[in-house]
Amino acid sequence: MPQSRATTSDDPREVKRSRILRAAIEVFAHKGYFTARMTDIAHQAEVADGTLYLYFDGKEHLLMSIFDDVLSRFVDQLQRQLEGVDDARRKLEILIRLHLEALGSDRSLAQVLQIEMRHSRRFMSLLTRGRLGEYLALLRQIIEEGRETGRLRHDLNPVLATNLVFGAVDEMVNSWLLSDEPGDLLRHHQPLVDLLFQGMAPHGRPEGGGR
Amino acid sequence: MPQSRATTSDDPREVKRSRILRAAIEVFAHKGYFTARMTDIAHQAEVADGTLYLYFDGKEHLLMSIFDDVLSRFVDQLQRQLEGVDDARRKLEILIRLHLEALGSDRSLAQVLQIEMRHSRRFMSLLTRGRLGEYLALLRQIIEEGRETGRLRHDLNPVLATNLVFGAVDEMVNSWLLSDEPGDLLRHHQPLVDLLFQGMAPHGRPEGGGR
Amino acid sequence: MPQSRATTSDDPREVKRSRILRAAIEVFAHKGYFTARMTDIAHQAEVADGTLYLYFDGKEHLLMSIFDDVLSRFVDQLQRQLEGVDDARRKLEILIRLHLEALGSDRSLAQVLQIEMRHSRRFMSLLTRGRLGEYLALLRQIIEEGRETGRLRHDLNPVLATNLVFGAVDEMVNSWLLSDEPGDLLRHHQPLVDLLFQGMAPHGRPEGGGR
Amino acid sequence: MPQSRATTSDDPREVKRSRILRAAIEVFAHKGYFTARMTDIAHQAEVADGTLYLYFDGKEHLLMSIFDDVLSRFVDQLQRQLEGVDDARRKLEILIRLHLEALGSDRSLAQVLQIEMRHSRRFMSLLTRGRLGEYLALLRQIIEEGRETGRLRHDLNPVLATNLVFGAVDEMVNSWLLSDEPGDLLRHHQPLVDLLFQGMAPHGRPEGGGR
DNA sequence: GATGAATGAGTCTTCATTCAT
DNA sequence: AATGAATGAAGACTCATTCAT
Repeated sequence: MPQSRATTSDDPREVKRSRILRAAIEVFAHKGYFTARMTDIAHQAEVADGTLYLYFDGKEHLLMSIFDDVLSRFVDQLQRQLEGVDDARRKLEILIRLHLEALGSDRSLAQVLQIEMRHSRRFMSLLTRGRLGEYLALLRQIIEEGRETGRLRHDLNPVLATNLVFGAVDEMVNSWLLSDEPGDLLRHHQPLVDLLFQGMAPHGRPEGGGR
Repeated sequence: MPQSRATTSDDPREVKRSRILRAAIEVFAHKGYFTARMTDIAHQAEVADGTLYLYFDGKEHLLMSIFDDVLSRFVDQLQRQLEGVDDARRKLEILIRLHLEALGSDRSLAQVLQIEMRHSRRFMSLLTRGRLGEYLALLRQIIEEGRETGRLRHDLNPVLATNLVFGAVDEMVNSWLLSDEPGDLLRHHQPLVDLLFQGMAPHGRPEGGGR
Repeated sequence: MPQSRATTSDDPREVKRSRILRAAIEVFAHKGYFTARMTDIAHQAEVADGTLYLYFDGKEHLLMSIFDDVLSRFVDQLQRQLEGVDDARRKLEILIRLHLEALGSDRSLAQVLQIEMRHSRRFMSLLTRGRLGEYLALLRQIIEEGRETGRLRHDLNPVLATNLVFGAVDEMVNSWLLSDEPGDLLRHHQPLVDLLFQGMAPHGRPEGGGR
Repeated sequence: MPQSRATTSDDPREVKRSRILRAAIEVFAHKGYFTARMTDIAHQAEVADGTLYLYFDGKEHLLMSIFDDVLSRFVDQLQRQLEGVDDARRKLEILIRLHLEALGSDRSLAQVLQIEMRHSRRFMSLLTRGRLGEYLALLRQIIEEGRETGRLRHDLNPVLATNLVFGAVDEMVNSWLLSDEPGDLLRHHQPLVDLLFQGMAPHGRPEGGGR
């Protein structure tokens, strides 16, 4: 239950920081990063405009902090859940499930991470070398491990496969965000996993004519 | 076919329009949509600021026009290349190749389409129901056709598979954009196709334990 | 019929000049001087934007020219109608009638002269010392003459009386412009003349207690 | 009565609002509404540009507010001065005096009200049906009352007379504004009142030949 | 003479950030 | 620590005017 611990700190400073961060998520999700105004966030957090600057260095820092906080918690949680699991395939299932769960349970957060976070090359560069990098590294590590233990195809290109997995999950979240009838993001978990492992070719015909 | 000659049109008005659009792509790619200034675009296009407004209604319209122009051309080209091809798997290969080619040959354009275009829910909503919708519909149609003709697994969920394919390709482009040593985006074509069709599971063991 | 002569000149240059001036009157009346765009006027006159500058020095000159043309014609006409008239009171009636007629028959022109012409102190200063000055001088001259010949009160302050007459007529035009059911401006002629001459006090009681 | 103390209010917000409004009057009077820049007004009020927008919605709202504030105060004051006065003629004298006083004591304000306010048909329409309408209604009411009590000619057309009075006063203000040697606007009060009541015809000869 | 595409100076307005209270 | 009024830099857009054709 680290999730709840993090948010429920009694430190009053921490409480207000969280409140502001939450407000920022809602407002960024709703209006988009550039269109959102600091005053909107202050309003949503029920603090004065100036107060934002007592907790964060500015608008950009606010966005970064969202990402950092969320991803830290996510990677922590992921690592805890993977502890003691040996099978690479099983690990992938857990990773995908957690990914879908984390975003599926917080649409505003998903919106910010999927959309608002990606306009600035600068952001993305910073991020790739940061928390997100950790996540992707973890994913690739699992894939390599799976390849070595024979749970995954031996001729798999790890970089490619990492992209395939991350891209597929990511896109799933995206299309869920854009759809009007959201439904439960998790319902796609099993089918997605199956698809990733079995490929799209019919059973028993693992090949066809490449170009 | 004036459409296909759009870029090569001699119509001086069309020439200048293209020049401005190209400038917008470069500037948006480089600075991001919100950070880009109209005067930057004008400068890049070597026209006066006011001239932009003789060809486009404003900054937003400029962004939309990039998307519209590019995707129109893309869908046209795709349909032409698919003519006479019967095999669904072959069709998917063509689609993926063209997608990678189109963006791989124009990094700035890719940047705009992948990143800048996705910040505004409003944009995306408009787009999904527009040209992009056409593209995704075409993709799904191919998948359904493949399922019926037995070239793809029969138990494939078309929506899911559409997302898988699009998501994987999309992510490939994204990670290519973010990498420092770009290389040729097309080099991923064949491996990606193989992966999509064969899945990640080792040959002959199309399954294992679901959750 | 100098009126018709002026407008019906065969000189093709003069014809186009008049067309542009007329267009300017319509557009200024409709949108206001500052809000009107040169391109609107060109459009209304069915000429190219640049053509305006072949006939007038610019937007401001266009406005001045309207005034000048119209007032020249007006003063000419007035002087012709006054020729041979001896009675000052009769002269005033003619002046007022012509004033009401000229504007009552051309609402757009009235709008421009009454409203658009008066925002800029610079305009008004220029004008007062120009054609409008001639008109007001003529009016005062009539009043002075009337005072000397005993047709008007001997203790009349000519400046004041000039203002009273001009102001009353001017205001009549203004309120006619603002009213929704215009009707005929001339219908006020006789009552206004009566009022000016008889004052508002009841007959036979030329008055008593000032402040 | 906070209203009447509006200008003298200690409320710091009200103080600044007044300062800005005053600045707007000066600048509009000096440069004209369209030519005036917001930055001029801010400068004159000794506040930052952005501050204007904390008190007013924009340039247009600033102009409207001038009119509204001034006319509200004027009509209030007028009604207070008319209390207890019975004679219609006396009432007219008071009204005219107050009108001349209000504008005669504030040349910039007069300039704005007489000139700047009248360019836009839209403004005038709004205004006529607003505060100005109240004023004109009051004037007409006095005239009708005077007619009924025999203080004014019985055959007087109230609409016409209202226009005559308002137009004469209005024009007086206008010509005072345009003259280079202003002098005191109030010096015209008594002569104007006399003229209005006695008409311009010589004593005892209330008539002549209408056309 | 006529055209109308191109120019670019000019201005209103927004909003992240500061700082006196 | 918290406030929120004030700041002023920044930028999209308009439109009178010019000039190559």
